[in-house]
Amino acid sequence: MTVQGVPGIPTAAVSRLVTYLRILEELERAEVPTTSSGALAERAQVSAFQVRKDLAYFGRFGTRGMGYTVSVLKRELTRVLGLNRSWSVVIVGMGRLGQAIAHYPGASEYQFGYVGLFDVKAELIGMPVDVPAQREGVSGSELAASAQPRQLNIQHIRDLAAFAQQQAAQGRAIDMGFLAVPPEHAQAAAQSMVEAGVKGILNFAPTLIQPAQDGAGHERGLQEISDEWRDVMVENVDFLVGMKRLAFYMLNPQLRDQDPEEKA
Amino acid sequence: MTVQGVPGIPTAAVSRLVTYLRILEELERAEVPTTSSGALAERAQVSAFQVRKDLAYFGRFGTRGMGYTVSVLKRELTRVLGLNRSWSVVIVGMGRLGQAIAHYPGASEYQFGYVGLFDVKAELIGMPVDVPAQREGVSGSELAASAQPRQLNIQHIRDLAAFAQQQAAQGRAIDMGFLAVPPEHAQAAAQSMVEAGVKGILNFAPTLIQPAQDGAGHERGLQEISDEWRDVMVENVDFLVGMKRLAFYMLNPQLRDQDPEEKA
DNA sequence: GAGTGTGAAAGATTTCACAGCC
DNA sequence: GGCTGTGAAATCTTTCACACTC
Repeated sequence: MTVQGVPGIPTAAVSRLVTYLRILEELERAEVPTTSSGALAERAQVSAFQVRKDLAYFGRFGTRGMGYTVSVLKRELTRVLGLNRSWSVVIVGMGRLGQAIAHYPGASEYQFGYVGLFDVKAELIGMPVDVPAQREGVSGSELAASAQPRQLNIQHIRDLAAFAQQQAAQGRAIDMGFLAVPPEHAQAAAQSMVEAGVKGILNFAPTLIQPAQDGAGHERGLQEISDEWRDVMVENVDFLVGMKRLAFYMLNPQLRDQDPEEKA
Repeated sequence: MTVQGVPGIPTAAVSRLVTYLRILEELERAEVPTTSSGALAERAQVSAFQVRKDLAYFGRFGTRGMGYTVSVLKRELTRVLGLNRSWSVVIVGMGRLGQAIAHYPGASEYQFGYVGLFDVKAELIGMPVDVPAQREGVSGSELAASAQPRQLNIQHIRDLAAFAQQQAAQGRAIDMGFLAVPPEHAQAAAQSMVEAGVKGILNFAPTLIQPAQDGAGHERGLQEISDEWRDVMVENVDFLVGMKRLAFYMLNPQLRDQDPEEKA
């Protein structure tokens, strides 16, 4: 999990950071001023060692003998995770899942703002969809994004590249795309997104996206990654995997990791 | 990741198994008769070593010098993952996300069949929802499940326990619950599910479910797990974590694991 | 006294090399 | 000749103990 000389932060640590941040928000809402690695650990269902080690990857945020100031740690984790800048997002695939995502309240927190919605189905094109207001803040794409609640009309995917170009010309380049098309169309849709300049894909389809794979068939084997794909990041969110993993562990409970001891 | 004396199968290996199975299905649809660890590795974006090791946890499925017979390996992985029995599923939380899940085509594969839909919102109660037909097969709950496409009416969560009891009396105990309520209600809804006897929860809410936590407040600290929760399995599917992890890795691409070399 | 931060130990997972078999 | 299956090595991650600070 390390890359060349770089320290090496476990992927799992990044996911846990997201959890800690969520807990800090809950604590802040509950007006709890300070907390500790032990308290965070219990709520995050990990060990206190783990919390301290995870935080140590990114800096020193606590006070010995005292613990952590909720507001400080929250601010620092927000910064570490890149959630203090804004992210312009398009959704490709506006079926039921895409629509559920578009409306999902949590996504609009932290400056994730939908700027475009795409599909290929004729009956969806032009359909207006309400998207949540983006919270105020400095845009990562130079201009502050609009903070108004809005309606977006679903566009055809063939117009994605032009749309992206137009957005970029206005200094609001598309940062991420959420991919929520049926699995058999995921690869082609991802290709369109990358060609439009999208550098981050959150893939909801139950299939892996293959970088490159331009037009004609590679003679299989090591496919060289085309320039377009070179710096594209893909994360997968696949609920069918979760469902099947759950089935497996229900049949084989003894293979489940036991809870880390809540000590130290 | 191991438990007492048991061999110890990495959680990640189970997730990869799901991926291999998906690839085998694609190969079968393409009428490819045999494959190899190298070919699977390439499509699964892991190393061939990894594929062989993962499979070795569960048995010997290949033929040296030849590779794997697609149909055989598919059948074996289906069995290993518990996907050759049927699973009765309820969905708790029938907002947009719950409805998207209910209609999601992939979930009805492999004998995952929805038997009940629940919510608390008055305007949803009684609403009919089409759910996909479950594929034929032997039920894990003694009786073969109906294979007809169906409509289910959304019920109130307070009726979940009674419904579960009635199902159990018919030999079709509820196996799993998909939890798709807003995060602030997730804990209470999970509690209702467990009280109704559900032993597996796929949690879509962006919050962790705490085992136990019966009614009154524990004096914090080690909460002992109540009997009801003792053998309940929870898996999380949290797209907000994926979204934030994507943001992090877009800002820190050098911290991303590089692709495993596609060799051997 | 309490709780963080961290180097070192323990443990788990992945990679590797190669024996074994068709 | 080719590809699987697997013990051993390398690597990564987590756990731990404790020095340090408030």
